Amino acid sequence: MASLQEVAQRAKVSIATVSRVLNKSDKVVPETRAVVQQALRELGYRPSRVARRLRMKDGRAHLVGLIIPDIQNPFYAEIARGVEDAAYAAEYALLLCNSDENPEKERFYLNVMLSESVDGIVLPPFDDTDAAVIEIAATGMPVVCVDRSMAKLKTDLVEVDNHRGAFEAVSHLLAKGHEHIGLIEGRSQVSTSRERRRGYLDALAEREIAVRKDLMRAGDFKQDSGRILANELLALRKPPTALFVCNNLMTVGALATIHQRGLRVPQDVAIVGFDDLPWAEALDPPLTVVRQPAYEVGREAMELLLKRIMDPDRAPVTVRLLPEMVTRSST
Amino acid sequence: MASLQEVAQRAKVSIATVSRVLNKSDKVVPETRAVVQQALRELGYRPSRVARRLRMKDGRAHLVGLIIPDIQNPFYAEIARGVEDAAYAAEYALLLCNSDENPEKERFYLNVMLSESVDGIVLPPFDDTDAAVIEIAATGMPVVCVDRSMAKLKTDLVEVDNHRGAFEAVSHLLAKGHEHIGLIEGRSQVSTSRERRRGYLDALAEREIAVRKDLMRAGDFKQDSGRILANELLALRKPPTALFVCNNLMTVGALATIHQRGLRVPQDVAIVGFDDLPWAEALDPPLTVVRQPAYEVGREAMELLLKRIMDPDRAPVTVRLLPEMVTRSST
DNA sequence: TTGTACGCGTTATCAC
DNA sequence: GTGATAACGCGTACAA
Repeated sequence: MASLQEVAQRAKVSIATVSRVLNKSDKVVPETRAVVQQALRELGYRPSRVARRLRMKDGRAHLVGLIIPDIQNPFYAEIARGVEDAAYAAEYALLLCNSDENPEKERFYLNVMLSESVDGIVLPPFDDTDAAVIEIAATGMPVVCVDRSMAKLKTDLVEVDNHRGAFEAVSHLLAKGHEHIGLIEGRSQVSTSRERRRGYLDALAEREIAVRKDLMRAGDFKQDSGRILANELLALRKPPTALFVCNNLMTVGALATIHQRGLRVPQDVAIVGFDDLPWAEALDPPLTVVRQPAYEVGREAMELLLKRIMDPDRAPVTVRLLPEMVTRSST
Repeated sequence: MASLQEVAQRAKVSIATVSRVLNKSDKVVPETRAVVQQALRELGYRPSRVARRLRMKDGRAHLVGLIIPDIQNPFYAEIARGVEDAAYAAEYALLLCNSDENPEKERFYLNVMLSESVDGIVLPPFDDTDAAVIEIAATGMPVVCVDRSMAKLKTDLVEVDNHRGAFEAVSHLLAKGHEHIGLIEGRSQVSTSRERRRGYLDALAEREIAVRKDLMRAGDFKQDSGRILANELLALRKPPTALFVCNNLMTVGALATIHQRGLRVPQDVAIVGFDDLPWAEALDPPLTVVRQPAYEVGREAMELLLKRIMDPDRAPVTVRLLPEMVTRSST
């Protein structure tokens, strides 16, 4: 409510002096400082971040944007926490948006962020060639990609070794003797999907297992598609004896189908999912998964963003984190 | 990047005219309008929300704040989605913060929001007497409380009938023949905890079941406390045959304890939780819960906030939503 | 050491 | 119908 002007009047000094007190400039004599601070307290002064942002073009907004597909997806919620904690530690606030894997929504929010003069943006791009992200990056706005990479755009990036995760998951299944492994993957326009698919194929190749194309299905990362695609796979004349499902929500969906069909896990079908869940242990059965260090992905991304804000000219960096197999009872 | 000034120069008009074109004022001749719009396109003009906000004291920031304890809690994630969807529909952006049930963090973020001149704030207050919220509301900032109410502060409020939810849950357990029902509740400073406790007590009273104080434990809404308290309860010389756990995370924790102790559900212990989970069906066993309409809570809150922004003088409204028993296999 | 004055990008109120 | 111009609250170069 109270502005610099009002504080200055009360302290009988100029706004410049008040500003100096606030900005810890040492060029102010202790007595004046005291008077000003008194006035600041009495009026309960709060600086306007808006005015400050308007004045200072640079990276002093102490505000960053985060765009994720869906905050209700525990994987993204975990990333969001990582980003938020790192942001809070640096006293940055967060503009959070859900894009729903919808390019229009993403574009809308990207515009909002530009228009809000945020200091930088963290997001998993919609796909490889995400035009909106390219445009934004072209304006000089610091952008850090997480989870997914972009084909032609060089930005800071925090990703997980998806190929390795998938390779390990499928190898694990193969080691258990499965030869017909169903794959439920995500949209092929996103880099992670392709990497996981390669991991799947490479694992099969290593053991010289023939690829059955009818065992490979692409969903949209959502629960329903997991349910539907698992159903298709299990209805096959020669159904898979194991499923590798490429994200958390689709895994839960697949599990629903399995239960509905009265199948036992892992005797009738084994299943390994991508992404851990806080309650994976409490599921029926406790789920074997490839765990992504989502929290670290978020934290690391925010830290990269802070570095870039401080030094816009530094070379883009890629941080690659390692996934981890968590073997429980579903395999 | 491009400002009104630059557009005006390019179109050879004044900034006032450009502004008029942007604000759909009809007081501009078609030809001029065309020229201006041309310039707008060519420069890729985006209005600065920051400058606009500085100028317009009122509720035109098209930005609202949401403070929740933890976005990783599915209950709050669902509320957040409800708020976000309603905000997006009205073209509002969302400043989202996690308070971690920590008054200091809450205060920090509340200050940020004031300082950002958001149009309004949605939050579940830390407790009944949350000083920071009272201060904020005193500044005239529109505040809508969700989930939890405040003792002395009259704000718009969206809540769920917690007493009823708890009453039904415990009655359900009683109907199944349980007479020793453990209660794992949350912090007693929050209104919902007390209401749920009353529901528990009233249900027992109705059947004239004696209250065993040793069966009532208070946690902090987090998974760990559910685990620990369930363990305490089940280690009692006369352990409960059923558990009523007052939030989702604590329920998952309690479930972990139950499994660890090798107990069968519901034969050895029945359990009913508060808050549904998207994967409650996939848990072992599928969980009986009191479902809160969290998405609607969020949506309704945002709509209330929009109404208040439009008309700051309207009388505060309380919207009370109904919970719903979802009976699955854990009881 | 302190004060004055300008500019950041808008909107809105005046004149013309 | 259009164009100057004054705020909005802040930081800072420059003057005192």
